Amino acid sequence: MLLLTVPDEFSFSQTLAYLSVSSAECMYQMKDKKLYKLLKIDDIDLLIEISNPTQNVLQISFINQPKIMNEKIELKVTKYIQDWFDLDRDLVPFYQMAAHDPILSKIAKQFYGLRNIGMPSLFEALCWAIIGQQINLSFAYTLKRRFVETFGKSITWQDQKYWLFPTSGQIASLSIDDLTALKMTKKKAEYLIGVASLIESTELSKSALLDLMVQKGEKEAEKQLVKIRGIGPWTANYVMMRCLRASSAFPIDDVGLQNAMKFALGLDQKPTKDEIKTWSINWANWESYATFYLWRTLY
DNA sequence: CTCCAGGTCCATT
DNA sequence: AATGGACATGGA
Repeated sequence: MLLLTVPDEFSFSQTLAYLSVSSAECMYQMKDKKLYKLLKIDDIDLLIEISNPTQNVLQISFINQPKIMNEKIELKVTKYIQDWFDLDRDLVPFYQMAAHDPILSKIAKQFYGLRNIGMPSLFEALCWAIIGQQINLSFAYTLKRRFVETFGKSITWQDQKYWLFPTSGQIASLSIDDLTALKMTKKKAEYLIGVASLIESTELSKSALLDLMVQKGEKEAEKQLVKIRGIGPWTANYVMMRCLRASSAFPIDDVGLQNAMKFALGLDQKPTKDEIKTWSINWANWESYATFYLWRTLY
């Protein structure tokens, strides 16, 4: 068992509410206000249970391997949770900005304590973004589930299956037909295998992208990502938001963002790109949080 | 039946 | 540089 102190501006109930929206999600389970997820740490399959026993504390229990814990594993699990829930970020400036923003003021209060729930694995984030390109979300979840259940690995604990996302090595070795069999487009199949191969060859890595962001800024990381076939501006910014934690990542082409702004502003039609740029001027350096909160209003 | 989904690539102007 | 079609499927 492991206890993790969390900031005041964090709400576990908001986190659970967000995570339960995607009912078709296959990478975690929820029961009795506890969250369950299978992690692979140092080649060990660890099923963790996350609960919120008291204010400002998360409790992490190791369910399937209670005896294997050691400090090294504990530290890695802690890092994972901090990354997943974006716990290291100071949200005070975001809420200060949002309080004066015509679009964000209401939803910042409504979802107070919600953090940008991430995808610590670069490969998983890229796959999820590519799978979700141009199709409705429910179909995207269907495709993701097929992808995971066909090529991923699982353990069973008390009659419930817990999945690990397929590795880049597994996907890099597939043929196009293996993936089109799941009913995704041929191009998506090519993109997924291509990205998997780049990660396998270490030409593409999360650490290198994070370094690039520190050294040369977030725009440079976006440029690198967009060079890759299958990654356009939307996918690059989506992955920078959910995985690289780039505060100014802004998937401005996103139809969900457009719809959320349409509803928030009571418009008759979706705002244009230029209108979105104008409305988002105040969000500078918090675009990713603004987007995340706006998406949250859609369901 | 038609239109649109958490877009991107590619061919054509 | 800008524009339009193709793409797989499913829900409204």
